Amino acid sequence: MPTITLPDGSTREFDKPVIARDVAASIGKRLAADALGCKVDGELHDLSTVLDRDCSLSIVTPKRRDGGLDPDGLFLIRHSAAHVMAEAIQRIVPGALLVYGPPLDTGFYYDIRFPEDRPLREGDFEAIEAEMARIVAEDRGFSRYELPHDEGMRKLQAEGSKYKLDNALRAHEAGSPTLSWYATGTPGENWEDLCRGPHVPSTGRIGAFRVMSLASSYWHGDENSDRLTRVYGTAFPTQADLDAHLAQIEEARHRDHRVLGKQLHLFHIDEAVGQGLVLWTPNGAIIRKELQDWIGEHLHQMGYSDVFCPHIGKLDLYKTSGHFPYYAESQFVPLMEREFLKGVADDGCSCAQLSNMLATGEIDGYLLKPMNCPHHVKIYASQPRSYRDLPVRLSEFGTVYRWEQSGELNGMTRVRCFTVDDAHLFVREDQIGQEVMGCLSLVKLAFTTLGLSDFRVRVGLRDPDSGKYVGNPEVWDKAEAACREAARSLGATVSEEPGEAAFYGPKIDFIVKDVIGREWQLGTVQVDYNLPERFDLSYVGADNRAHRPVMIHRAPFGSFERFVAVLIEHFAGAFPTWLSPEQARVLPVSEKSFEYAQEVLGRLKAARVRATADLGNDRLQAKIKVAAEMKIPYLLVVGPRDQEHATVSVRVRGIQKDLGAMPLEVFVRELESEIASRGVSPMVGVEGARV
RNA sequence: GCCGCUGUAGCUCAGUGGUAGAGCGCACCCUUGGUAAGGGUGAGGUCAUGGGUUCAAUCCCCAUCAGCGGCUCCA
Repeated sequence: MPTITLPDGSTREFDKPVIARDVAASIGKRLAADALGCKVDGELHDLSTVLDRDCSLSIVTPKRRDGGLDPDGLFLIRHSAAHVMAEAIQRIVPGALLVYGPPLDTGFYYDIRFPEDRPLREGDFEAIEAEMARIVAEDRGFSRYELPHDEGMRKLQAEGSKYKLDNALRAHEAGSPTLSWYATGTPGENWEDLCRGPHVPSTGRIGAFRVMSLASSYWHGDENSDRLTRVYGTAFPTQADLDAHLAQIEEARHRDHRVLGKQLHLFHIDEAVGQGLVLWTPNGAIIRKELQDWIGEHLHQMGYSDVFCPHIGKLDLYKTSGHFPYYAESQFVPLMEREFLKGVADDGCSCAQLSNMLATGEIDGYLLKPMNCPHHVKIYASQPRSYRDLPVRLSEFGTVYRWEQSGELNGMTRVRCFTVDDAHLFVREDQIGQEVMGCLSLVKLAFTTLGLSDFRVRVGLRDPDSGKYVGNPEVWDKAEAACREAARSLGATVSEEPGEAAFYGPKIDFIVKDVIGREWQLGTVQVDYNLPERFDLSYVGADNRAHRPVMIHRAPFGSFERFVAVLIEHFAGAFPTWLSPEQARVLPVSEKSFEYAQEVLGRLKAARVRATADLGNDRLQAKIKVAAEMKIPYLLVVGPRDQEHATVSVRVRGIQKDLGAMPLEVFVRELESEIASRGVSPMVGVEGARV
């Protein structure tokens, strides 16, 4: 006699076991028609699930009440689409062995082993989609059947796919007493796949789908294991949803910082210089410099002191800090002293021996710094500190070098040399809360000024069951409480993640959502008990005894490289005026107005506006087109009429029309004020925006 | 690092076993035009690099370098 509790809290009683689908039908015809699956006590199941005891039940449909796509619905659709795609592929390429096909946030994939003489190519996509469309049109039911483990294994052994046998063994090890299959149609007659499910009721419910791309992968992610082909696809409840998704991909492509970086001349990566080494060209340098100056002003106000450090340091320094040899793999090979190398050679040391010495850290030399902290620690330690001196806040736009694997490098987001807007605070334990708060408010200010106001905060706490952490537990408790409280005070979504702390202290990460909904992990604040210990740092307390300070590492932007890349994509290259490499361009309507254009340009430059004048012999329309492509915030068209009245005709980026003439002096004044206030969008001359 | 794909003019990209093309950009000329490309002429390429096959290689083969998509990794 199951009593079933529905999401609204109401209950329904049945006098015998009931199928979820029938419960849906008892609620409403429309719901039953829309249903894709169900959630029983929070766990996703097939709609055909039999409910034989008390439980909570919610029916999963493609859309939520608010009209948004339901993640559970998408899961079912995509998981099922993966089956349909696999069936289609096996029809087209006999002998293709299925491995594993899970849904993803944006679609699904299926890892498949193709026969060596018949690899899958992008040219096959059309045929696969056509085959999938046929299977969907047939609207065959997904039917589940189970076999006891032993019987199931015999069936799989008979079929002979080691991949499926492996999946089955893994399911068994994970505690599943039976094996389940899903047939698209009738078991024994139609195509089927070993699968735990759940799936939508029938192939016709998959909606709109698309085979997206090919990649290679390894079985179990192990590079020594079999090489598989990963076929990516995506599926949505309706064609409109799929179209919106494809449009978003297209939009992301248009915003790609690598494309815009080239088009807007922001940065350059040159083969001759090296992989992952960014050259900031003048336009990009302006953006970086503006950000740096701006954050620098705030640091100054907040009591930070600037420091500068060399880009290398002795290996011993990094042995003390613990970075070498422990993280040697992600560092450039040490710069070895000539004498040391000579000595090694004189001893008849082989390359293998040298390599071994590198691995164990028995080596002398210098390291390109992978982090700024050891240098800053030494600045702290360079003089005796009193409790009255703390907090000591040392900041540096410090450049670091890391040996990222070549396959990981990507534009400006993954590089081998980057500059961190770094700072290290040396504080007393009683100051941790306040100082963490100060760091967080700076990070928040940085993001909100740039219009990145949609962010969440992740507080990484220690795993109470693990002993890998340094520092004593009471101090940890206090530091975690301080981080928690500081994070909550920001007014953003805060998630706490036990086990996500660094071994040396709790940390707070900012995860920012850009205008097209992608998340980026940027700013970070970390409390550190470890380095002060390793370097034996101290200060003299009010009790005239030595005490250990605590360090706080923080970087609001993370690195300039990644941050600017995110800004490029966030703004699609259309930067706020204060960041724009070129803030205004003067466009004379003809040669007759060149002189006045120069005059206007001179006035702008006197106001320290970054401006140019286009004195080419193109027509005005062409000059506007070119300037618009460079995403310049203000275009000032000047002709004889403007000259006569000392005006400029303003055209603002994003508004595809002439906003009319305004006195040059008024324009300059308002532009100066916009730049000074660091407005996100250009507003001068825009109706209703004048102050 | 691994797998796959790619590398032709400053940019985007066609193309061919007999040493190469377009559009945009650039230079010059005509045009002096009031809000998203007027017209003409011209310059510009060791076809990523190094080997090999061939009478002949930008094209086929191998290696290297780099980019892209993934995998793996990420203090």
